[in-house]
Amino acid sequence: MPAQKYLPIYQALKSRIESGQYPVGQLLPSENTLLGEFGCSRNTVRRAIAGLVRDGYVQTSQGRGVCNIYQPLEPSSYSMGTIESFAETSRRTGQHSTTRVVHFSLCAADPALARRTGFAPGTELFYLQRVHLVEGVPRILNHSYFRRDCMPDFTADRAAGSIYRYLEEELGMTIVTSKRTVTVEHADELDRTWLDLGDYDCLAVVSSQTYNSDGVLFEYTQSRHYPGIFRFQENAVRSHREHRG
Amino acid sequence: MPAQKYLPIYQALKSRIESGQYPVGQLLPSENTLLGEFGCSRNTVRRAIAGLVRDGYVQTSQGRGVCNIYQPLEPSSYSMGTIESFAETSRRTGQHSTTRVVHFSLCAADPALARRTGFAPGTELFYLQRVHLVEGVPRILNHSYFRRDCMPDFTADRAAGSIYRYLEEELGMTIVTSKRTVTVEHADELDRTWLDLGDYDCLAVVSSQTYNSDGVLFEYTQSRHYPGIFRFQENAVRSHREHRG
DNA sequence: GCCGATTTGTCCGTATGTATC
DNA sequence: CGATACATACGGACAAATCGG
Repeated sequence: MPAQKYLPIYQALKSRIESGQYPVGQLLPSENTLLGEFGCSRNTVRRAIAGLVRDGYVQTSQGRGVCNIYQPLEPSSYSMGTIESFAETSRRTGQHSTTRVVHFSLCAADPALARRTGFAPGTELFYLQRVHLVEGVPRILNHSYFRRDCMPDFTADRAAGSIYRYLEEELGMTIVTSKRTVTVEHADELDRTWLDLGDYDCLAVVSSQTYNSDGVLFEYTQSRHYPGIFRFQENAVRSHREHRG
Repeated sequence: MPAQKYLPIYQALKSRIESGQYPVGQLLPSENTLLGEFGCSRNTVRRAIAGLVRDGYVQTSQGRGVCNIYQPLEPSSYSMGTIESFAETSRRTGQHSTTRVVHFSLCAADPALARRTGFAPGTELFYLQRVHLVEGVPRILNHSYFRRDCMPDFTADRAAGSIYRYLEEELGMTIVTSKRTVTVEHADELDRTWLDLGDYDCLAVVSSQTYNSDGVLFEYTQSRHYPGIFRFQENAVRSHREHRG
């Protein structure tokens, strides 16, 4: 129980902004004011604010203050800067979701697969295909590869539930970093088999490499999304200094 | 000239990682070692490392150290967490690019446009359509709206060059935050007029709202990309604590 | 299992620089 | 110019996680 001090401050400010307690387009109370209110050091207030900047709630400018730039976003959006499982996203958006495993096998990474996924050639991998249904409609086809040596007693049954829950709660694994790429690709035979694409002939494809706390790449997943409901959000900050690095 | 101390440290570590001086999958020297080498405080080393974490070069774990997870990425990729203009991206990837302005007008935000863009209804806006060509091939169709009152003497001629350069260097405006959404949409008549979509009937669409240092939304741009060369990258970190906020 | 050394995470207080008003 | 506000940097202290003996 670290009982971190900046977290409740971050959450308090966040909910004040969401509830309109701080007017949009105007400045929040200064850091000095806030540290008085929350009874903490200036560093701690600044950490809380840094989180709000990252989330796109506020932006800071030296000499002026911290400006509220909050705008409520589309609720149906997929991942935004955080690592979220499909189940977590569904819970957040309040939609009913199920998962169906349509393929499960064991393979080794040949050179082509290794180059595509980032695993070393020869690595033994579980390969699964899963279909995610939102409100009963098949929307996402996942191709996932997991390192076998990270999850010795993994089975097809477990794949039907939340794999992240299994990894984190049962195996005690900690998931840290995920590198993602979004592209758009033509639908292939498999996509048309499992998804109802309507009049789309393309999909939104999110490829992600996930690392555990040992720094080993243990998962590569390619998520092929029905375009109509796909939405990927991000906040970016312009850092003048680091550009010409 | 602030002569920030953490920046050269960040850059030094970054180039060491890129050049393979630190082995991939292994730990970097500890913070205590690095602060001795660079002659700075622990906080300063930690800021440099935080930048590397954000960029997906390393990940940290308490009690272990800082692990190198660098993998060289596809060079042809579009923006990743930073705000980069089209010209800057082209320069980075070493590709020749040009821009053509195909529409320029002045309008006011009607309710529908206001809802879509985030501007207040009635706001006077410049509306431009620009086609970006990479190596001579039209690849991106941009629909941009700029607040008129932020750039009084803006003209169609200026739009052909780098608008960001004009805003930052000539007007002294500072661009801070950009909120982006990636979606996939059907191609419309205009897309087919200006872009050669080949056998694609969809586009990758990046919608972005950009704020200046006063906290005012001054630009809304919808970039419609030819799918074949579109690539959007991001690094995400799983933050256990902030999930249940 | 325990203990101690190492390493990162959090927090505090202070000082100084720099931009804004 | 002075007052205010955020940005950067330093030093110290303790907590929490990891690892080896």
